[in-house]
Amino acid sequence: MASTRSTTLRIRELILQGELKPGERVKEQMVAERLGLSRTPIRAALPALAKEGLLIVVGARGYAVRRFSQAECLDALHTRAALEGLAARSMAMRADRDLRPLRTILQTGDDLLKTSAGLDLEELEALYGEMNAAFHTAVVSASDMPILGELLDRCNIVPFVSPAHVAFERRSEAERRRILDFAHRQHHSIVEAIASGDAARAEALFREHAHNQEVSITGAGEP
Amino acid sequence: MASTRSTTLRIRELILQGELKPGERVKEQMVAERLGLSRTPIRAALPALAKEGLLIVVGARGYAVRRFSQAECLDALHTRAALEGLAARSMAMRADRDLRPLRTILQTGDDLLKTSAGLDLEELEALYGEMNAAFHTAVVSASDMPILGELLDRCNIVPFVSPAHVAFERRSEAERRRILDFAHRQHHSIVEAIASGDAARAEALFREHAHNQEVSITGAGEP
DNA sequence: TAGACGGGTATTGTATCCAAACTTCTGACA
DNA sequence: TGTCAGAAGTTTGGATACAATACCCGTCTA
Repeated sequence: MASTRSTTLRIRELILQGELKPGERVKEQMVAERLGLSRTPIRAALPALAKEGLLIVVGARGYAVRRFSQAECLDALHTRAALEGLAARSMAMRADRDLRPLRTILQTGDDLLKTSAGLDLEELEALYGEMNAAFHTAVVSASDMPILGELLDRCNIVPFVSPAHVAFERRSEAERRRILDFAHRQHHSIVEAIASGDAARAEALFREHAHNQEVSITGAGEP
Repeated sequence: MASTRSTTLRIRELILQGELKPGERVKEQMVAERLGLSRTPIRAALPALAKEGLLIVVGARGYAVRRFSQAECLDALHTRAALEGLAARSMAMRADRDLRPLRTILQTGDDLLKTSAGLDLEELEALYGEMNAAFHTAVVSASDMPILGELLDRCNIVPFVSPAHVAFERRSEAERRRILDFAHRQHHSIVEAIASGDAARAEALFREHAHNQEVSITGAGEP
């Protein structure tokens, strides 16, 4: 059985995979037909997706797929950086912080980059993205501030903002590998700072860390 | 006619005013009867309220009113501080920043505190709360980072976190007036920092500013 | 030609019915 | 006495019918 939650999930997929295009009006019946459902479950899902930030209210009734400007993507990225910085600070200040999950992920990243020469670049970026997302998630979850996770989920729906998004398309291959290498070195520095309880440094480093991803939004890098 | 949005609003009121109590299961039919509607509009509203953070999913189906621990309230306050700090930074970095709305609000606060001796303390706190909320909103809106507003809305539903919440119940009357005075001086400093384009100072001051409100959560102040 | 008015249509809002699934209570059996 | 199975009741999920209204578009007027 479907349940409202899985209906919401399916519509979210439609949006994220671009089957519903940014700016496009979302009509209940149209979505219902596409999913083979009646309007009822759709009606329960749309307001939730609007609250989630994927749809915007248009006029007095009805929704449209939200369109994100480049500026909004950058804003969301900076906001993510600020929130994750706060998470790192919080984790560094906790007496009972457990660094083992982070160290495991660091090791995964080390191994990945060590063998990276033998990997196709797209494949490497995909694997790196996975590891990167795990790192960021681990810090947030270790911060013991659940609200940060909720707010970050909101940031991460914005295109190019999620830490799983790793793609620097207009750079040279060597440059792209170098960026990953540099970003992962920052991971090490962040863990060091957290390990030594240096909350301010951990926060500053994590905020800085997001800048790596700016180029995938501005796309303005020289080849 | 009601429309989903106003139904959501009415249920939100029920929650915020405590007619639906924290932890309490929210049954569709029960809410429908209270509002004099059928279950249909309720069913569209509940998932949205869950996304908003006021309800939590309980089990495989159904919702309950979210209960916020003291730690969660403090987390939300600190997160608000971080986000508003970012807003202040962003505003300070804008070349076209318009300080007039802030200056007007500063003046309102000055006037309020000047005549405060003649006011009942509850009344003063209510008026101060209004001015305070206006100040915070003005900075966020002038930051030109709409996502901050969205995330702050999420923080501000948490009890005691909204800048409109001004209540230091366990303090002496003199102390309470002194807190308002001090907080408003900080407003002046923040505007100064923004005016002079000192983004880092603006951010630091705004983050510090939230600490005033901590005591209304911990409630642990000596009289 | 621009703007206002009004009717028709498309789309959303609400109610009700039925189905599915979860909960709780009961009773039988180990 | 404890546990498990099953049935009854409660609650949510989905489909359909109908009502209300926002919006589009054509027409009329200034």
